[in-house]
Amino acid sequence: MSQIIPTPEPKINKVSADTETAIAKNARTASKEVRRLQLIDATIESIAKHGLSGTTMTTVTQIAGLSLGLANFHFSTKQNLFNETLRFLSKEHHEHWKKQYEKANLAPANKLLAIVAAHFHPSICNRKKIAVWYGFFGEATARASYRKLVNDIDMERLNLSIQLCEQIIAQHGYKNVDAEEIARTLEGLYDGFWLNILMYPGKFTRFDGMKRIEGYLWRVFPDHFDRPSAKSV
Amino acid sequence: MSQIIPTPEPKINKVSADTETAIAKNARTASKEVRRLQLIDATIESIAKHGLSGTTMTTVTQIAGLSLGLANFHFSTKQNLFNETLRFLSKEHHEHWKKQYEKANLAPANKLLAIVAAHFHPSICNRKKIAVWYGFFGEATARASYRKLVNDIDMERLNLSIQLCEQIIAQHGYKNVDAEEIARTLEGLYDGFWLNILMYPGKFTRFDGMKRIEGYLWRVFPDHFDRPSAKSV
DNA sequence: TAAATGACTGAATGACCATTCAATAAGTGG
DNA sequence: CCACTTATTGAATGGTCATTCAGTCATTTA
Repeated sequence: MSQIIPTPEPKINKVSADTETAIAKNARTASKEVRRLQLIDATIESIAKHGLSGTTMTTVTQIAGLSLGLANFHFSTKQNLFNETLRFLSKEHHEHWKKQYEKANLAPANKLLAIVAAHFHPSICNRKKIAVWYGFFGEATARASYRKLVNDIDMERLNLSIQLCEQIIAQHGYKNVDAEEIARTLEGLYDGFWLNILMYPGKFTRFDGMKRIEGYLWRVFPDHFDRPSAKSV
Repeated sequence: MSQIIPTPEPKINKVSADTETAIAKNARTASKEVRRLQLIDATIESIAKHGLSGTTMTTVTQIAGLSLGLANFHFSTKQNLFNETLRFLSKEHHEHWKKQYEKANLAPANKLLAIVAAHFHPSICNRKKIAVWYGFFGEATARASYRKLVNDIDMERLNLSIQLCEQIIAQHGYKNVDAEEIARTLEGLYDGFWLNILMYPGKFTRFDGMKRIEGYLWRVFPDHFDRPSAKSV
């Protein structure tokens, strides 16, 4: 306490690629925005490592290399920090698939594939972030706000997927194919394969999930999608 | 404390159908087995209501209508109670699909369908129990033991499903169908649709999940499965 | 009926944790 | 260099929680 510490304790731990560029090296003080990101990042890290129930303000701030007080200064309460973390994740996810969707060329099949691929992009689909998603899902019965957030986001994507499927069906005159059923099955597959990635690290990869969904699309729309060549199993 | 309570406090709350038959009415004391079940049941109830992190020994024992000390007497620690709860759930699930599988008549397609149906049986597939599963999944990164338990169970079912798919393929000579890919996609669909049931109560039902998986099987093996007639969307 | 066993209770203990706040340090503008 | 704003700290507070344990009550055995 009264001991003099030579270096001013740059004990900032490894920060993920998301925020590290934003943090001025060795700065003792930083802007609101930077600290908020840093703390959200540490929250993700902590939930992935200790689980939701094992995450305390102390685990978060230690990972961030910041003090307890600062976390409270920026987020008021732990619950609020959690809410903001989930909001950050869903915003990131939303912006990512939307961007990919808009970039993809005009054919509906390509747009649909872009949405699928966005789900399995490494910046979105990695064990650390998936662990946080499922941590919150596990509390979803208890916290309606979590459920609402997810619902709002999923809905927009679902409706878009339905439209794309309808266009594909109309284009080719596929028989016995229901757009909404396909789109909802896709949504189920995203969640199911994400869970596999979480539960079977190493054994089940982003790549497997992606290829398997492509295989499904090929089966439903054989003239619009290729059969994935790589034996992914 | 020194107050005399007329009735001996039969404050046992509503107990789910799973255990109620086992509990002698108004008994002040019961066997180890009955109490264990009663406490596990209350744990499920509590996790569904308050989430994993909101579940305390107090919430559990209050739901069970038993004292704190008794929970500790039967399970030693909270962690152990959680482990036993997950074990109970997975054992129940395992026994259920296995029984349905063995009951179904000899055709592999029927056996496969029996496994699917078992996943959506009301005794297994209800919001309360799914909430518990996902509560534990959310902690799976942190607790390897949860992951192992799920892994062991899933593997047996997966391998069985692969065999059944292989038999169906051989029977009919389907081309361009890979048994393992189908079986793994089915596993993904179970998890994805379960999550939907959890996240969208009322909007997405067991029935929807079941029908959609039947639709998938029909698409893959059109000569072995019927297209689900009910428009389930 | 007495003793022994087993079921059960809940106040007390001690650990941990979110949140507060008074004090300090760093940056900024004059 | 000084005043002022902004960022940051962490010990102290108060509350919650898992776990313990000494003792009560019920049932079985001798």
